[in-house]
Amino acid sequence: MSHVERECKRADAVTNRARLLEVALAAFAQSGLDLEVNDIAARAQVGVGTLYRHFGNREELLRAIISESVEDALAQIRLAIEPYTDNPRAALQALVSAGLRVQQQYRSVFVVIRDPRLARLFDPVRREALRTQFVDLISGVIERGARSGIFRDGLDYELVAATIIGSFTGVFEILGKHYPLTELEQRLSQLLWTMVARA
Amino acid sequence: MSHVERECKRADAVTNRARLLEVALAAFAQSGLDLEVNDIAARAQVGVGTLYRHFGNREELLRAIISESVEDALAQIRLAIEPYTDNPRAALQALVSAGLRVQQQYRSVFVVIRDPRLARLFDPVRREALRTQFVDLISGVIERGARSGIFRDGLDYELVAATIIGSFTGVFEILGKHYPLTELEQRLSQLLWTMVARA
Amino acid sequence: MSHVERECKRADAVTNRARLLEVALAAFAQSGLDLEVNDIAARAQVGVGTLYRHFGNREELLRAIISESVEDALAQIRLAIEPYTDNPRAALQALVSAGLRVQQQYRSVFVVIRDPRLARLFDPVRREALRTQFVDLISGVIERGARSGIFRDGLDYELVAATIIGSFTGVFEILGKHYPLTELEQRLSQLLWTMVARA
Amino acid sequence: MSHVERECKRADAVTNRARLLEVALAAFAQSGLDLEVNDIAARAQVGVGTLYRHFGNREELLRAIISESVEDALAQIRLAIEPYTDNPRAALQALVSAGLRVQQQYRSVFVVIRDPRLARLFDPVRREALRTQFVDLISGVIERGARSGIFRDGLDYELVAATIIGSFTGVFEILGKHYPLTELEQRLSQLLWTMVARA
DNA sequence: GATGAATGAGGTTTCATTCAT
DNA sequence: AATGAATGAAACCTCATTCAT
Repeated sequence: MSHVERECKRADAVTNRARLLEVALAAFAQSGLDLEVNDIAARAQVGVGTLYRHFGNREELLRAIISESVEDALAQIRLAIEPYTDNPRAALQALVSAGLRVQQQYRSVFVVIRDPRLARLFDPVRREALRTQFVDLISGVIERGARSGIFRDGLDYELVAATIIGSFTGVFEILGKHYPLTELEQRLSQLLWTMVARA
Repeated sequence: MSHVERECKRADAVTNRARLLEVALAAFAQSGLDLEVNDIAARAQVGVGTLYRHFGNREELLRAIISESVEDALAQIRLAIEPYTDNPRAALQALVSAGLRVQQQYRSVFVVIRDPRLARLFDPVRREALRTQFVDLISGVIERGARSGIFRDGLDYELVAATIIGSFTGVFEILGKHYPLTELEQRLSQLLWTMVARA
Repeated sequence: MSHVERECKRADAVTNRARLLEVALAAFAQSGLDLEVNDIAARAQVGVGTLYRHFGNREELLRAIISESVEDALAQIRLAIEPYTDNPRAALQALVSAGLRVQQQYRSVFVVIRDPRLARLFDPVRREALRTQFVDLISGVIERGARSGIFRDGLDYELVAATIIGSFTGVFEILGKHYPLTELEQRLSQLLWTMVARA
Repeated sequence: MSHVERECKRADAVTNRARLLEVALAAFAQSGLDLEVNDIAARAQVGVGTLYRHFGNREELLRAIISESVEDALAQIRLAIEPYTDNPRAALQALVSAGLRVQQQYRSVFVVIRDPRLARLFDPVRREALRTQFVDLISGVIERGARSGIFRDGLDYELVAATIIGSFTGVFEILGKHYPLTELEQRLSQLLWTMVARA
């Protein structure tokens, strides 16, 4: 009955929650918003009740999956571009690389972010925020590039960010099956560079 | 039942099918793949049975919605760029204009085209085709531009097409609520021009 | 496809609803507010869906049972006392007779009317109304008796009505199993007569 | 664990059981037989396990609540009428006073005593006993009144007791919200007196 | 051909109970 | 002895599909 033992007990709960989320993310990749609660519980090898103890209801679980994914995706991108705050070209390349990889990893989450049914899960403010964070992160890269004189003058940061984000989705969806990701990174990076670089 | 009555019924039937599809498309905008068969029938003011006479089952209805939308979207884009086969710059502008408008009109359909659950509705070949048609259409514009010497040499047509398609989605999703579509057309058109135009 | 046939179809629905209510009332006698939706549907030999088509949800079914019972109980009592508007003694006797029979028939409904959980089914106004109608009906009998000079002066109509209602429950609950209802009617009627009759 | 610690724990255990019952009674007032075991434990600020140590299972807890309440209610009434064994009028008044107060305190318990679902908790004999004790207590008062010549001849003790018990419920339910209890005691006491008093 | 009531499989959610800590 | 996380049976409810009228 020591303190440590109690923490072990709690550690089990923590493990369970983590496993549930992990499994839920995998299921989400297959079924999106249609994932089934019983299925998640079974895959995580816990009773449904346990899932409900951790997430309250299906919607809360979905919110957790999406929030978690978005957080992680943002973190990955941030980490990738961080080293290159004063090297716009390298930052763009790192951004594209991270963007495509994140696209691959969280494919279905990014589909859902655009799904009209998301309105049932997040209030408009939170929903807007989910997207805005990506835009802000990326338009920051563009802005620094423009300020440093490496990128073209007169760029519309938001527009460029929106285009870049869209290009991740478009390129991955359309070419992802036919070319290795590393090659796509190179080629997209090059293309976007011509779009933003000073002539 | 006289012959005349039968023909009347058939005329009704045609009307019914059209109204059902129309209504279904509206419902699809709200609920995506989750649309409810009973709901569609009610909105179209026919019995469910009538809907089933026209579409066989729910999946067939969904396929009809998606096919119809994609056909129409492609037609709109084709129609828009057609007059400019030998004017790449104008073609690009027309493409962007049509692309964004189509994005607005068929928002939820384009979301679903990326949804992993689409696999339940279309076999892989047909699914691939849904996207390929857009890519072909757009890479055609790029190719002609490049061949005419107006666009940059060495462009990867598919990659550019994928990027442009992505930009439609990205720009509309992120900026569509904040700026009028006509303005976005201008700005995006300009940005993509710098991406593809000979330096 | 005649009009009559359509009405037959609807008649089936009407029959179903009636059978569901009937069966539900029987189940309610056993299980009270705990009745199970699947059980009702099974006993009525229809699918659950049919039950839900008619009642929307479990609570609506419960409300229907209670409302229906209360309506019928009131009607029975009204019918019983109606012939004796100017004969207070006979009216009292008819009231007791009807009251005990109704108590027997709708035993569990009257239990539930006092159940705190009723608050989840009816808003306070409607809940109050459920009881008030009985009180009004009965205090009317007392009032006419008093006005005619047959009953004692200075009777508090509401108090007497409340007491009489309570006596139905108390007598039926406590003695109902040991004596035939007709005998209880006689004896209770006599007792209440001594309570209200002019000395 | 020292002996002292154990005794401390036992003291805690006693406290716990008492607090659980107290809390359970409050919950019972709100939810009747639907009370939730986890809810009780939470309100009593103990783990569910502790509750189960004291009561074995949900039904046992319910039985404890009901038995406890009935015991206490009987005791209160006994205590109230005790001083007036040879003063029937005062006994009646004390009975009414105690009866209404007990009705107020154990409202939901008295509802449940009539609930058909009680059959799942108590065997028929015990269930009958729950009611009989009240009847015996009250018919005793009537009998003594009749024997002393203060009450009317030929009274049916059981019938009168049943009526009086019913009147407590009826009057409290119907008028309890609109008049202070003390006033109701007076008025009901007077009414019942006219019912039993020698003409 | 049209209708919409009926169906019931299959999903979500609750909650009494257990048991490792 | 106490705890409360885990369990899963059993309840509720939805909705695609059928079929008698």
